[in-house]
Order: sequence, then structure tokens, then C-alpha cells
Amino acid sequence: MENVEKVTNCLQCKFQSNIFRFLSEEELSYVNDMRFEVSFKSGENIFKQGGPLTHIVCITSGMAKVFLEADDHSDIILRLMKPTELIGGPGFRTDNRHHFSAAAIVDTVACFIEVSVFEKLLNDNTRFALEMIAYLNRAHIGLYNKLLTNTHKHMSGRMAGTLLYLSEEVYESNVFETALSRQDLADMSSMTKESAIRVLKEFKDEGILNCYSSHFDIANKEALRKIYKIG
Amino acid sequence: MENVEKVTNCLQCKFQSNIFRFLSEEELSYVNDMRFEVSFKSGENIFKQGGPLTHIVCITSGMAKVFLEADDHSDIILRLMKPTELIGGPGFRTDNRHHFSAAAIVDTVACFIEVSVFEKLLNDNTRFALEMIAYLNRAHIGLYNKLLTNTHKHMSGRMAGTLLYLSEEVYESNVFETALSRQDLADMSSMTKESAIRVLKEFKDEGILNCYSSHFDIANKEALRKIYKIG
DNA sequence: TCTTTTGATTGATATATGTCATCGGAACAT
DNA sequence: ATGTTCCGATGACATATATCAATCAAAAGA
Repeated sequence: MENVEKVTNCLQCKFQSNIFRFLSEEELSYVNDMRFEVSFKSGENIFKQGGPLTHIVCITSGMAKVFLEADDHSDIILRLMKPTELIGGPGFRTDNRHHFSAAAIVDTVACFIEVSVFEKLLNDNTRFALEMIAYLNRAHIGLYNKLLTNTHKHMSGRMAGTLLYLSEEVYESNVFETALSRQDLADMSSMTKESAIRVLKEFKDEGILNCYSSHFDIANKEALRKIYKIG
Repeated sequence: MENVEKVTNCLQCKFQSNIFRFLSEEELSYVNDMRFEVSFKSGENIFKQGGPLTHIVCITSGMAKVFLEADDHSDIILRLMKPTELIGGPGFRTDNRHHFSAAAIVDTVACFIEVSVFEKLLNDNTRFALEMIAYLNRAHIGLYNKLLTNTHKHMSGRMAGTLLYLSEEVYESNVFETALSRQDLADMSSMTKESAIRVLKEFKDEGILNCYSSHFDIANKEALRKIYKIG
């Protein structure tokens, strides 16, 4: 029972619902025996796009950004990972490589589980496999949204989307301190750092947002939502 | 054995490898009994974004475009579906809705299989479920590419990507006739119809491409590849 | 303390891309 | 034959966004 709590604590994937809830106690205990932890300092890579996908990673404490690296060295930040969130990757069961990079944005502890452990669980437990399919499909829906937003909305709409994401899904508050730089905010919104700063200033001037350095305070969320919706 | 051929013929998913190869003969025959065909005229919707996801669809003959519909009524064409390709959708095992639309671009026959049939197969056959996960992951990799291309490349790079996709993955030839309109090409490349026409003209002027109305002939594929790569 | 570096900010300017209006031709219906 | 509609094509123009250069402020070393 101790094992169960320990693992569900570590592994439960809040973001996309807990895909571990269908594991038996033995299975959870098995995962727990096989996992190990690694510490990362802020800014360090947890794994690297193009590198071998040997382990599935679960954030235990801290926060990480997951991002695509383009040929021209610009990045697209796909999402932020909080404790208990799981980072798999589409290389699983395909080419066994990472298709995005992950980096700690504050000091972070992550727990590593061998890919083979996952494969065993999926083989043994059908319900778990179905849950994994659902998990992947939810990720897919998120990507469709990102594609629509980043290709069909203007800068203010994209930045509004980023701020709403941070406030609602990451920090769960209208007021938050963030370790993200302006460049990070730009990489989340598909624009240059300068444009990000200018859009934030616009929001400030319109009284929608208060922000200085790392402090953010969304003053008018409805306005932000409208900007996001209209584009 | 007849059944097997019939179904693999209908169902094999060439695009993302055949996920049906791990079904037993009984399972294939079960699928075959449960499927039924529907004909669509060119331009007709096969299913609609937002609508209920009750069946998985497999193109038997003809061709269809799969596309996201934005709030402002503009579209993003995700990919084209040829015979024997499968259209599922991320609504499967999540919200049971379609997250994209599909429409025939020529007269098309599609075969429908109830979602519950799929769920039964996934439940009974672990290997099939693992293959489904691999299939989803490959689709995921494709989306990352689309995201990188459509947000970080210029128009000529995006159109080059579209032409390479058509030539290599859809028509499998440097010369092809297509039912796609200029608007469709634009929707595949995240730009306006006018811009698409202008970029095609550029390619023409540079001797990279010959095209008039629905006829396309890629004269210099290497140049196109380079344009795609550089952006 | 002083220097050095890094990140945030701003302004001027260039460029890519969208918008709008127009026109011609082909397909199609009357 | 004649209008009508739709699609492709083109030019003029507007505007969104990136680029470049220059400060400024704060943090980090030395």
C-alpha cells in the first residue's frame, strides 16, 4: 500500500487524467522498483530532441518546458510540465528517438522509467493500453488547437492563449510568478521576443494585464479570452 | 482466407503501416461482417468536425481531404486520404466527437466500421493495441512537422512542402493531375489563395515547376527540397 | 566596488503576407 | 445564345510582423 501511494504520487498524470489508475498493486509496485530519480538545475536539458528514447520521464518536483527545436535554432514550446506529469514521446514504439527536447526551467527532480517497463505494462494490462490510447488522443486534440492558433491567429490572440494557458493550466491563478523569460513566452506564442514584449505592453496599456519582470497579474480575463477567441 | 484478403484489401493502412496485420482470421472476418460501404460525390462531406464519432472510416476508392475548420471559416488541410487508408480521430476513447472534417475531393467510396468493433479488437488483442499506439505516435510526429513548417517557414518553404507531399506521398510521381483547387493548396500551406498562386508562379518563373490548371510537373525536385529545408 | 554579462525594452525600418478590387475564361444552367 | 457562377490570375495597397540597432537595468563575477 505504501508502494501504491508512492507511485501514484510520482506517476499520476494530472494533466491528461491518471493513466495509472488501472494498474494493479503488483504492477504499481513493479513500476516503483524500476524507477529512479535524477536532479536537474534550472536550464539543464532533461532529454534532447533526436536523442534515444530509452526512458519515460515523470516530473517529481520543479517544472520543465517541452519544446521542438527547428533547423534555424528557434524553438516552439509545446507545453510546461508540472510535478506528477508524464513525458513520453511519439518515439515510443516507432523510432525510439525523442521528437522534442525537455529542459528544466527551475531546479527540477524527475523520475525515469525504462521504456521496456511500459511495454510490459501495456502488454499485460489491456485497460492500461486503452487508457494510453485515450491519453495520446487527448494530446492530439491539443496539437490541433496549437496548429489552429499558431497559424490562423494574430500575435495578440496567440499571446492571449499563452497567458490563459499559464493562468489556467499551469499556475492555476490569475496572479503568478514565472521562471519563463520573455523569449520563452515568445516561443510559446510563435513570435519573436520583441513582438512578445510589444504585445504584453499593449495588454498593459489596455489594462488587461499587469506585469513586471517575472510577476504577472491578469486583470481582465474576459477581455483576454475574447482576444484569444477573435484572433 | 477470402475474407482476410477482402478486409486487408479494404483496411490495410498503407500510410502508417498496416495496423491490421496482427489480427487473427476470425477477427478480420468479424470486422468484415461489421463493415458497410457508402458512396460520396466529389465535394461532399464524409464526416464533420464537431459531429459524433460513431464509426471509423476507411477509404475504398477515390480521395478525401482531412481538414480542421477554424472559427473564421478558414480551413487547414491536414492530409489527403487514399484508398485503404484509415481515418480514426482523436475523439476515439475521449469525447467521441470528430475533431476534424473529411470531404471527398473526387467521387469516393468509404467503408464504415463501428467504433465498438474497434474497441472490442483493442480489448481482445494486445498486439493490435500496441500497434494502434505506434500508429498514433507516427501521426503525432507528422503533426510536429506540420507545426514547425507552418509556423516557422516562409510561404515558399510551406508550398514546397505541400508539393513534395503531393508528389511523394500522394501521387507518387513528379507529374500528376490533381482534383485540388488553388484554395486547397493554400489550405494545405497555411496561406491565402492569392499567395498560393503567386508562389506557384514564382516556382514557374524559376523553372522549378510547370503547372497549368490541374496539371503539375515538378521539374527540379532538388531545388524544391532545398527551398523546403531552408524555409 | 567595478566590470561584465544577460535579459528587457524601445524605436526605426524592412519585408512578408493579407486584403481588396478587377478581369478573363471555363463550366453550367436557363 | 446568353447570362451566371466559380475559379484562376494579377495589380495596388494595407498591415502585421520580423529585423536591426541602441539603451537600460539588473544580476553575476572579479
